[in-house]
Amino acid sequence: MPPAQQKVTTLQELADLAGVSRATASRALSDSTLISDKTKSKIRSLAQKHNYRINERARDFRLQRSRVISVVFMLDNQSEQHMSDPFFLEMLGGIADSLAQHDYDLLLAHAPIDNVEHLRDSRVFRNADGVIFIGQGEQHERLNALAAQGRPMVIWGSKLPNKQYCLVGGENEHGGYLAANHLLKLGRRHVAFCGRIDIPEVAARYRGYQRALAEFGIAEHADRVLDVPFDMRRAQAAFCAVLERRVRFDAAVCASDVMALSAMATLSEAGMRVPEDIAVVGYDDIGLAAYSRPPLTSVRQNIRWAGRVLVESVLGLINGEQVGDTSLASTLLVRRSCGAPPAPPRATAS
Amino acid sequence: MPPAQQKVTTLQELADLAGVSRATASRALSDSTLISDKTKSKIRSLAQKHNYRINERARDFRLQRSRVISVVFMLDNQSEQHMSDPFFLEMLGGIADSLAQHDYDLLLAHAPIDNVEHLRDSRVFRNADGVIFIGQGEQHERLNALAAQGRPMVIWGSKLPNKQYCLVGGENEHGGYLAANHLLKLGRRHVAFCGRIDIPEVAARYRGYQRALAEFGIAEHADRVLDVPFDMRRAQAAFCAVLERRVRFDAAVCASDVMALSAMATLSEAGMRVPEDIAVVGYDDIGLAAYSRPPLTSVRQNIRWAGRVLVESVLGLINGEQVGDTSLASTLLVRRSCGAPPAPPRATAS
DNA sequence: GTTGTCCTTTCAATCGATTGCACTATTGAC
DNA sequence: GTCAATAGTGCAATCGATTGAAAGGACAAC
Repeated sequence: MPPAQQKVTTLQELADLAGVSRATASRALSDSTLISDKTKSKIRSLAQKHNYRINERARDFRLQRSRVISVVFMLDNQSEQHMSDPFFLEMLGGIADSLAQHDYDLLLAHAPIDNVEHLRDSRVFRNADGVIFIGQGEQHERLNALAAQGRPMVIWGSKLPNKQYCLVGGENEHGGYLAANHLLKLGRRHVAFCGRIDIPEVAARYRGYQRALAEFGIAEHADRVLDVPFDMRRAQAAFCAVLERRVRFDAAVCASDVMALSAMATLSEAGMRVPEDIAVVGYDDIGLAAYSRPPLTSVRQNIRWAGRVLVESVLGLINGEQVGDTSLASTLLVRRSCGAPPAPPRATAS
Repeated sequence: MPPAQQKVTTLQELADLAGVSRATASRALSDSTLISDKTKSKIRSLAQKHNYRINERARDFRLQRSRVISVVFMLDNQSEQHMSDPFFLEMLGGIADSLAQHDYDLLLAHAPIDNVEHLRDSRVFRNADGVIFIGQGEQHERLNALAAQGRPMVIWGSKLPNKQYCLVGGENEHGGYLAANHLLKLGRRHVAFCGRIDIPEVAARYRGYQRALAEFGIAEHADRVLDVPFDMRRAQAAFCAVLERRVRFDAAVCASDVMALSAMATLSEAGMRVPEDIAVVGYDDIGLAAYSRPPLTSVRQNIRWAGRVLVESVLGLINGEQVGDTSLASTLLVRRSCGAPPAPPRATAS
């Protein structure tokens, strides 16, 4: 009558209980055709009854796999970025969800990386079947070297010359173009760009910004290019500086929403009106963008889908498939920070 | 002359190369006193030369440990919270940093958890030496049951009756009190509370809010208590609803900054002025709080330190130590969203 | 020469599973 | 009755390390 809940923890114990060998028990549980139905059901019901759960670590060790994917955030060690951007969280959530669906676990590595080749022998690779890098930092060549060794890895970033690794990224050039073009179409003529050009993704956005300027026959102005990493405080400092130097500008394209929100706050603190005096466009469309005052116009990329693509790409590589690059669409979400008319709220009462 | 870079991947290969047994090689690398200095240095230099790196998975498997800590975000499955709150990110970053310092890895589990006891036999526990839970959800009893089995685990949350597990938390009651008391001292008399009381941490903040009201001799008003999970859209919907129902209120205490920012946007969209008509206080002091318009007053907890305490507590439990609970101080950061005078900016140009 | 002691090193079990191959019944064909 | 084919099960190696116990060699004491 008591449910016989004595702990059966190993396959050997289960096999002993059933009076068979470990091998038979293993095959029965994995539904091998070698085992008779009678034996199978006996072992299965015993496993059920005694609450046996396979030791996945032991199995994975034997099978030389881990069912773990490492996720490495390529933090710029110059900006003390400490993963403070909600963009990361959304990306991480998307990746985690997708991995869970494939019954994989997620190992998080987020220490500042000065040399990705050092990861080669670290747990990031040894304890995982594959690795997803978020951002390229300035490690393009080293990522190439790692990929050349045949490690299953996928990078979220921007296409660079001589790229050897598998890449998933947004349409950064197009996104930068959309942002700048929109401001220009609204009549702005002195559009600033805020972001660190050393970062490949930002560089692509910057090229799009340049292309839009060129289409409108507007010359670039070095004073209006603000070299700022993904960091609220530095964005604030940079905008304070250009205001102080009386650089003339009536709009700004920012490389992230967090920077854009910081910029908006800094500008209005300094007595500017957004968007009347200075219009602002951000990037990523983080959740809070819709709830800023005024609501932030932003270039949206579908981050959760990006997470899914990253996961499926790295799992494909693990399975030995040929995996190509993926480019995800970017679209401009127009809200009032750029002077557009009020848009309907994104969500309504449920 | 070539650096003899042939791959030496296993201890056996290294031992063969040195002409000793696997056991000797293992002991040499771990600096056992059983091994002579001559042998040690021979094996070490060979390991160096052939670039041997120990297989940590195999060692950890043998030693029945993993050097991994699981982090479980107790997402409320009613709110589809999808980890969208920057608070999570900061917490995760703090935990990750601390774990890295102790040479532990971080396994992320963030699927909605309807029954934590199911985790008992899952990889969350099987693949990790210990577990950190962020939030209690409504699983207090089940967490108790897990802890009773002696699993090394620490919970970030709020103290509940009959708690058996090791707890780290903020001074939620005090924080709620600080927020409400501040608004009352500024003369507000119709203070709303926004948050889901079912969540223990929020319940404690709510009790603090009630205490502050009582001290001012103000009766609670059920209409002013908004039952909203940690979710921007729902906060928006809730504030829309109370405005529509013409509930009278001149201030709001919100259970998170994200909700507070959403509330501020919703209120000003509806024609209210913040803080003149309605003052708002948030909770957590996320980075963006300082950059909202007006800057958000918030109750601050030192999240990165919380991460460190969580890590050290769970590692203590793993080492068999007695580990007590920890309570982290909460302080009110006054900014203009509650009608306070302008504060100096948080950061200056570097 | 025998014995005991000490210092090194090796042997072999162990962690908990999977799997190629060998082995034993059972069955059917001749 | 003998033999081959087949189905079902067990043996033992394997993944890559750690570690208690046994063994080997050198040396000193008796």
